Amino acid sequence: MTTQSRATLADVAMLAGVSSKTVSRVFAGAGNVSSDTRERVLKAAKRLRFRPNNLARNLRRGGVTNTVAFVIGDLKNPFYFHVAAGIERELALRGLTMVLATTDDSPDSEERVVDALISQRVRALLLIPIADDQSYLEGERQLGTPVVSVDRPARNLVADSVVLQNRQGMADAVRSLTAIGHRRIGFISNPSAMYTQRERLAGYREALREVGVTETAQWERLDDDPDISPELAVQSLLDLPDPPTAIVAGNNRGSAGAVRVLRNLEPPVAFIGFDDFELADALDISVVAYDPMELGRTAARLALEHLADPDSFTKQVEIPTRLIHRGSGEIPPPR
Amino acid sequence: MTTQSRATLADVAMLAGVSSKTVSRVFAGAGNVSSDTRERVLKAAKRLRFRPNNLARNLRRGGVTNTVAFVIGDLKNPFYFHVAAGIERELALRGLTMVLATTDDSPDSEERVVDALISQRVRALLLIPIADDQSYLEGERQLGTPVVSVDRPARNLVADSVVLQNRQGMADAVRSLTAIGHRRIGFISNPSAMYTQRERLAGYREALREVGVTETAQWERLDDDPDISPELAVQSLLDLPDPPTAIVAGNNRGSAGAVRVLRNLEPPVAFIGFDDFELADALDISVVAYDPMELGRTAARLALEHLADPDSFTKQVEIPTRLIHRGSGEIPPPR
DNA sequence: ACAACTTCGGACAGCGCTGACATTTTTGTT
DNA sequence: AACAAAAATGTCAGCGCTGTCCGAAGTTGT
Repeated sequence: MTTQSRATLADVAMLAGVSSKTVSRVFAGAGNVSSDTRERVLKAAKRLRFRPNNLARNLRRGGVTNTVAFVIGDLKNPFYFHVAAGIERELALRGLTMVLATTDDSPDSEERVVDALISQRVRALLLIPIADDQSYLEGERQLGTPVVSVDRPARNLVADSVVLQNRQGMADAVRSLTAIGHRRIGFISNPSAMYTQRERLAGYREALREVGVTETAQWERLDDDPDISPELAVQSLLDLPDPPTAIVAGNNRGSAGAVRVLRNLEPPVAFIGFDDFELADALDISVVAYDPMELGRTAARLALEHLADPDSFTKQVEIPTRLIHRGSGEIPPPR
Repeated sequence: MTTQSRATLADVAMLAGVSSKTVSRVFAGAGNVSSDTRERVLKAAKRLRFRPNNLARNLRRGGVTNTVAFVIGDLKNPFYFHVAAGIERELALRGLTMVLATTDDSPDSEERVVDALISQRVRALLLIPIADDQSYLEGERQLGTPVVSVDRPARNLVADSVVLQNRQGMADAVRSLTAIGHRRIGFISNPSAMYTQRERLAGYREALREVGVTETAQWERLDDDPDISPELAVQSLLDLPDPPTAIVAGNNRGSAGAVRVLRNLEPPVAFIGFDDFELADALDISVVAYDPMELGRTAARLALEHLADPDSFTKQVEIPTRLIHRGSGEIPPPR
C-alpha cells in the first residue's frame, strides 16, 4: 500500500452517503446544504484526505485558472525579485497565485515561454519584454487576457505598462551635480541598448544641455557586453586627460563597480547611482531610488483592473523616482 | 466582436478536416501523423490561434501538472530569491514551472497556502518550514507528492531536506578568530529562535569551548523581535565593560547592522558575517559564504529524484559553506 | 387538511483533452 | 495481383468537477 490514489468528490460522497453534487456544494462554499449534511461531508472528506481538484474545477468553469504569470529575464537580478514580491503581494490579496518564468534574457525564448504559460491558461500575463516585438501576444490580448508590460513598454502591442521615471530621475541626479558646479560628468551604462538605459541616457544629456554642455560623447561609456566590467568603464573615464569630476551610473551593476573604484580616490569623484542598494547608506552613496515593489504592485493592479473591466482603455503608469542625498553626490568639483 | 472564445481541438479539427484526435497527436508531439496532415493541422491551428489547454490535458492525464511549488516566508529576503532562482533554473531544464507562494512568515497561513497549492495539484512541494509542525503534509507525501524541506528540516514529517552547514560554517568562522588570539567574541542573532540560528549559535559555542571559553552568555545577543535593530545589538556589545574584540553575525541582516556600526571604530573590531552580500568585497567584510542558488538547485533535484523513484529513501543534504577572508575577520585583537 | 412556498439533495451532461482500441490506408513482399 | 505488415486516422469514453434542471422533503398560512 504505497501510492494509493487520491480521493475524489465521488469517493467522499459515497462515504458520506450523499451525492457528489452535495459534496461539491460543501466545498464550493455556496449552495443550500444543511449543517447536518455539511458536517458529515466534511468528516468524510477529512477521513479520505480529500482535496478538491482545481484542475477539474477550472476546466469545468471555462478554462481559466487563479494564476498570473510573471515573465522575467533573469531571476538573479535583485531588482526583478522585488518587483515579483510586489506582484505576489498584490495578487495574494485577491486569492491569485503567481508563477514565475524566466527567459534567461534570451529574446528567442520569450515567445516559447509565454506560449507555455498561455497553455496553462494563466489569468493574466505580466512581463518584462526582452524581445524586440511582442506582437505575438495580440491574439491573446484580444481573447481577453490582460497583458502588462513591466519596466519597459511592449513593442508592437497595445498593452498596459508600468515604467519608472527614468529620464526625469536621471536628469534630476545630473542637475543636482551641475548645481554644485560639476560640468564634466561621466555616464556609465551596460547593457546600454535597453529602453531604461536609453531613457536615462537621454535624461543625462538633457540635464547637461541645460547648462550648455552638449559634447557629452567622450564621457559616455555605453557598453553592451556583460563581460565588460563597470570597474573598467569607470577606470577608463578616470584615465581621460581631462577626467570627469562626477560620475553617474545607469543601473546598480554600474554602482557596484563605481563604488569599488571610486573609494579612497584623491581628489574624490562625486557619484550618483540609479537604483538603491543594500548598504548604500553605509557607504554614503547617493542614488536615484524608487520602490521596486510598487512597480510590481502597480503592474498586478493594472492586470486586475483589466480583468474586472476588459474594455477599459490601455494605461501607462510611471513610478516616481527620488534622489537620495547621502554624500557621494554632494562632493563638489575640485577647487 | 470583443472577446471571442478560444479555439479548441475540435475547432481546429473541423477546419483542417480531420478528427480531433489527429490534432491532439500533432500537438502532443508523438504519434503517427503524415507530414501532409500535420501541416494542414498546424495551419488551421494558426488561423484559429489555437493553444492546447493544459488544464484539460493534465486532468485527462491523471490530474498532475507541470508545476512545482516553492513556499517561502517572505519574498523580500534576497536569500530566498536566490534559492528560488536555483529552483527555477533546475526545473526549467525538465520543462517544469515554478509557482511561488508566500506565507508572510506566519505559521498559521502555512497550512492554508500549502492546501491551496495541493488543490492546484502541484507536482512537488518545496518549502521553507515556518510552522512548528508539518505533519499535515504526511497524507500528501503518502500520495506520492515529493516534499522537500529547504533551509530547515521539517518537523514531524519524513521528508527530504536541504540545509546549510550552519554549525560547521559558524564554527570555522569563530575558529579563525580564536586562532589569531580573539577570546571575547560577540554573537548577534535575530530572529534567534529558528533552526539555522540555533545551529549557528551551537557552532559558535563549540568553537569557543575548544579554546576553553565556556561562559559565552554575556556576548550573545539573541533576539526575536524584528524591531530590535542589529545596530542596537552590536552597540550593546560594545558598551560592555569588557567589550568583545570580535563579533560574528548569524545572518546578513546582522551583517548589515554590524557594518554600519563597526565602520571607522578605533580600535577596530574584527567581524565575520554569515551569508555573503553585495559589496561585501568592497567593504572588506569577511563572511561565511555559500551558494544559495545551489541550495535551490539541490532542492529541486531532490524533488525530481523522488518523482522518478517514489520509493527512494529520504535524503538529507548539506550545502557546504566556506569562509571568505576579506580583511574584517583578520583583524587581530588589540595589543 | 391542502396549497404554496422554501430548502435540500440528486441526475445528468459536458468543460477540452487523450488513452485504448478499431478501422482505414499505404507500403512492402513475393 | 494478392496478401501481410506497418502507418495513419478515427471512435469513444471518461479524467473530476459544477451548472442546469428537477424532485422530494419540510414549513407556513388559511
